[in-house]
Amino acid sequence: MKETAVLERFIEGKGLRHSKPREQILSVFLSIEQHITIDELWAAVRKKHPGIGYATVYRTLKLFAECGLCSEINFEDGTTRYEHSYGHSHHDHLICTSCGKFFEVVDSEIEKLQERLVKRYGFQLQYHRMNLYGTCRNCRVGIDRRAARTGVPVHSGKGRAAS
Amino acid sequence: MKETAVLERFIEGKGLRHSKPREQILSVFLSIEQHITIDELWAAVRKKHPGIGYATVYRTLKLFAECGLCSEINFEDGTTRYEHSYGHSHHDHLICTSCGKFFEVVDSEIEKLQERLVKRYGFQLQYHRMNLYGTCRNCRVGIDRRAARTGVPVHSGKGRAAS
DNA sequence: TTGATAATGAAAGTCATTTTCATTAATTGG
DNA sequence: CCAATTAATGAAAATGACTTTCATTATCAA
Repeated sequence: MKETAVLERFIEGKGLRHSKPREQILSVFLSIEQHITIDELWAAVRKKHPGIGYATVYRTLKLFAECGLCSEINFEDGTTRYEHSYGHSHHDHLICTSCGKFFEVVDSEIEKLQERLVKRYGFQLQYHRMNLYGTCRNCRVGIDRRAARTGVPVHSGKGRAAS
Repeated sequence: MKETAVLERFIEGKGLRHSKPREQILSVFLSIEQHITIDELWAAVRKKHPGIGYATVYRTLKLFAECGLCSEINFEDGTTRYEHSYGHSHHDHLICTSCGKFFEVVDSEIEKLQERLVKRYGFQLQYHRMNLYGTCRNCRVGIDRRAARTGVPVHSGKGRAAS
């Protein structure tokens, strides 16, 4: 099922209404393969659709999160970011504390051990957040020290990786 | 070395000054073995030392973090918490999304795999955050559904645990 | 087409920090 | 010990990232 269909179905299921702003925001959101903040998305949306307000982007992103089109991530830097989640499998993040580049990673062995760990405490795991902070090779050799998180981050592709 | 000594040494090293509020805040902070918010610590501090302001607690906690006496943790609920870090080994958190109880946990195998994972990307790991969210046994059987995170959380002791 | 009401944009409100600024209090050279 | 220097503090104002309100606009079912 396409993302637009996911949204449609969700909207219908809840007795909500279709709207242009939501379509437009979804389209722009999908076109940006990146962890994005509300402000960044708002800026991108306004380029194509000047009339759309911040609150609408905010509310729409919440809506997307509700229907599984995006999920919130927190890199402990004060602002929440949103990433595509529909059709994207679970992954964790590897973040360079120097230049802000990040990778989406998954290690199935770690995932298994997390389940085991949690069971020991009688918990039933719902989800987890694992962020690994460190310095990337480039930053360690002194290159690329200027790129900021606000620049264009490099990412691994799509949660394929490790193990 | 005692915590107070750590603070003293740090202050001297930076050419800062000793102060009563800082001593008092440290003393109260150390007396509370829990993940605490600024407001909670401020409230506790004021009981013994009414004159101390919020900003001082805020700044002092930042100072503690700088000298390794505490570290910030984020349970994605909007407020930062602070936990003792001096003499406390690294640990991750297992949080019940229903009642807010949490456990401090460590799994050395996971730690090893994290190192391995990061190396694959040419990163040098500095630190990580791993929070596992789920439901505890009590909440699953319907007991204890009322306790809030603001209540007294149960915790495992001190990062001893799992393998 | 139209009434009911969801969606939107602009603006105001929240809330957890952060920072400012006038004072107070450590330090230190004398 | 004393005064000058300046870090530390408390109260209040400022930030910044959301959240919510409210008057309008836009949907949609009848």
